[in-house]
Amino acid sequence: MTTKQCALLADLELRGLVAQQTGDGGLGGHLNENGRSVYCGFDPTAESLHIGSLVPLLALRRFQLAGHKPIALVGGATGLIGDPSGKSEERNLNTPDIVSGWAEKLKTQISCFIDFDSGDCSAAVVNNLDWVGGYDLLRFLREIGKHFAVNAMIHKESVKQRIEREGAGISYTEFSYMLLQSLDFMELNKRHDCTVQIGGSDQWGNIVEGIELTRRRNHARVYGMTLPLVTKTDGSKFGKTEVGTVWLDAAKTSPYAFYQFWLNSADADAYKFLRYFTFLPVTEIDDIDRSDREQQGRPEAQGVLAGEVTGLVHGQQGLEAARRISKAMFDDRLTDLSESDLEQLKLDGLPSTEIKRDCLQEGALTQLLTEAGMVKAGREVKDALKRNAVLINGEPKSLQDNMNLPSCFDVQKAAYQRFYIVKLGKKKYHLFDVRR
RNA sequence: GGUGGGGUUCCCGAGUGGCCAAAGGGAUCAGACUGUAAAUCUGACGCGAAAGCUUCGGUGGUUCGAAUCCACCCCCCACCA
Repeated sequence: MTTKQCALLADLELRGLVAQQTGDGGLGGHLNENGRSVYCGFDPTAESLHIGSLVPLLALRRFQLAGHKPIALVGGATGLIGDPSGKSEERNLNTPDIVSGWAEKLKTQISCFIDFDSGDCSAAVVNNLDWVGGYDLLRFLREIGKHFAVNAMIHKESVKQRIEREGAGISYTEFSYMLLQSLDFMELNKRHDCTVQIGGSDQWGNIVEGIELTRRRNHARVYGMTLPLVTKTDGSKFGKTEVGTVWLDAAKTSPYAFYQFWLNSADADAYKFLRYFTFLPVTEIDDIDRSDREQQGRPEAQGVLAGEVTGLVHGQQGLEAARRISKAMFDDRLTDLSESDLEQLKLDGLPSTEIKRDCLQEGALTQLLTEAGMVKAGREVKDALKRNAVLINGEPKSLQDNMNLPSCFDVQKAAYQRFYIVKLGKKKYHLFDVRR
């Protein structure tokens, strides 16, 4: 087994990060030589990546730490087409200017995770529009298309599912996606001597085709590996919360919300996530697992996980902000906070609203909290009020208070004449800063 | 192009003239229990503080009354060509 000789691959396997790899264990041997170029693609389908992309992103870094050169590819071209892999139906095309805008944002975001000043292992970020954009249709069909057998393509999982699924289908455009991604591998092989492609397990078909194309056109032997799809034990979809997707962009998901997301991981998932999403040695993770199981009560894993991942994504400062808020809200008595503490929480990203005192003369609490974004509909506030689950500066409110904002936001009850912390349910906090 | 089957509230899916804001399940929110877990139990679940308002592919029509009946249109699926 050549795999055993490769420390990097062994570690990835221990972490459960190897879903598939190209046959006969050749990858391990290949990686034993330092300075290989490894690439992973990220399509601009939104203005930010979300935590689903974190596994491949961190994997690139793992390769770099092991002495290889990571290449992050931003799919300025492929993003214009749409990858059918893992999608149950055809997607709408985004306009070229939107895609290129997103591509730029992804470039900056991705750049935070890999090191660009690391000698031979220095990272690179490329955009496939740079080479795909130059192809004309006939040349593409003659030079690239000729190497793909439709017979084989329709048996690829990504395509097969779409063809077999009732009410779906797949357009010629998305069907062509695989060719573009294969072209990417071939080009990167030519331009950067890239010999390894990694990606999510739904990318397996695309990766394999890329290897084939590179072999045929470049006469080069290249390798592929996929990372597992992140799943949760309870079967619900990973990376979503009641509020929606967990983004890597601090402007879309605050470090506090991000930290809370990881902190709320189920016990059954936490140790796996530690292996997937942190750089802690596996032995250390096993120690945490063991000691958590020996102790009664609250495990340590989620706290470590939240700390590590938030630190990776949002840096030390972001992590500290997230911890400050979490500590203030969940540990300390809120009344102990000083005025500047409250100011700081606002800056740290605790959800907050500034409002004029005049606006609190009349209206409904339901409406106010809905507009502040604490709930989706006033109904939820009403429900919470019925169960005494709405606290304003620690004081429970009832349904009778709903239409009485002046009493809810009594000047006497304000912290430092201006702050109110509204708690709805066990976990939702919102700071109201009331001005004259 | 022909024939048959469909489009229901976030999703799946019942409902074939009034008792329907519409069964059931999932998701979601809140409560209890806990550890800011899981599992379980309870409540909520179109919008609205309320009065009330707006839904069942679209548009018209029949009727005291329609998601349910009629006409036309749009879209989807299956089989045939």
